[in-house]
Amino acid sequence: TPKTSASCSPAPESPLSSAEESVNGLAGDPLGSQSSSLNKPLSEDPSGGESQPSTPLPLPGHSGLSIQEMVAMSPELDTYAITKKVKEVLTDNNLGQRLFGETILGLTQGSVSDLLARPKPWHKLSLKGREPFVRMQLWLQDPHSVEKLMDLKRLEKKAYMKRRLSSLSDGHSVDGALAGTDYMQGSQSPGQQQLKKPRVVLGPEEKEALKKAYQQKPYPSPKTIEELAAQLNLKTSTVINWFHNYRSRIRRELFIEEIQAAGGAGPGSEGGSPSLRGSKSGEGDSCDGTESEGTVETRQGLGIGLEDHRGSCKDHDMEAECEAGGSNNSPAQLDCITSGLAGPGSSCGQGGLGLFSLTEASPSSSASSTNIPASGPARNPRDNNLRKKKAANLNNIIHRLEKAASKEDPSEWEF
DNA sequence: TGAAAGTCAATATC
DNA sequence: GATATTGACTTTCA
Repeated sequence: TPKTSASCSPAPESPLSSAEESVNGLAGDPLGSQSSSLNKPLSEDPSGGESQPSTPLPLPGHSGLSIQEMVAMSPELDTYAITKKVKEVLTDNNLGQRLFGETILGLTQGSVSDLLARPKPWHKLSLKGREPFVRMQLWLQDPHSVEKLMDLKRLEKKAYMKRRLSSLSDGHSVDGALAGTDYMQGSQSPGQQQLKKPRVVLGPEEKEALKKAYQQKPYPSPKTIEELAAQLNLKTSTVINWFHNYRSRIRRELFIEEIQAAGGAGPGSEGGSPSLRGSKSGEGDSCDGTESEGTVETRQGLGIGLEDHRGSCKDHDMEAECEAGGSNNSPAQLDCITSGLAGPGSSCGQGGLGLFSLTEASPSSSASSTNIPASGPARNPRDNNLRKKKAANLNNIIHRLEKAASKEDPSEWEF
């Protein structure tokens, strides 16, 4: 992509490019066969890896299949097993995500981390999304994969030390330039760096408000977005992006939940999805719906309608928001949503942070009668987490219902 | 064409 | 220093 080309040399389409470059002349291409197995035909890749977490890939003959073609031809892979195994191998051999990502997958460290922690099930992945898993599978199938990566690691270290030494002898420190991946990616000129937009970091209050807004309307109208942006003093694009990202990430968590609910051999067999295991209880962003019993089914099986859900808000923190009128955020509602910013004294909910307390209204939840402390966020982080999980499920219910409703009366539901 | 999927990369956290 | 998170962006898809 244009954006990435400036700062990231290993293009996703060609993982190993930097590896090959840095290695070829030095160590006889330790990853050579890997490279050919990924970027070019996979003809000679041995399928006799010690432990294959999933169906061995059909290795194409000498037909020069591209990775895309291989992905298209690939049988269903167990993404959870693959990521589990990859994590295991990386950890056991002290190999980093960055090196693995850039050389094997053609992805950055953050993407690798995300992918390993929250793999989507195969059938939910697009062809493009399947590609990293095919690459991982191929890598696992290669009996020399670890060796090759270790070699590369050593070479990287060597190169780093060499640069460092030479820069020291030049009399200036280049720690900054060499730190992290910069030295592999090519450094930017200071001019370019100055052009960079500073990253927006949303404060906890802003996030809370956005989440509240999401609870009410996962697909806000442009007007609502503008109002939210104005109230939170954010750019509308930031609010739009936040909703995109939040929906997307919640959806991903739900995939994991569904797998668990299905009792598959996925993360459940290990005591929870990776994201659930790794999630930090304090942050609601994961919105992982671990309340799998019941909740996934519940939203299908209870046959509740939107009114059921909204009505169920009544006894809880979200009451004000619910009553403010489900499908359209009035300015009053937005005041409520952003009340966390406005400080105490708001008439919206208790303590202004009633955020996920909507969850207490979960039709399937006993929490509605268990008096989870109504005073804002649960004191017990686990309770708090539970609320959030349930809220995520309810979001899903709302979304599905709205979608269903849109078929009958688009003018009512279309945003 | 808009939403979802996929990813980058800055930053936070461990 | 490695990994996790997340705002922003591009690409893909229905």
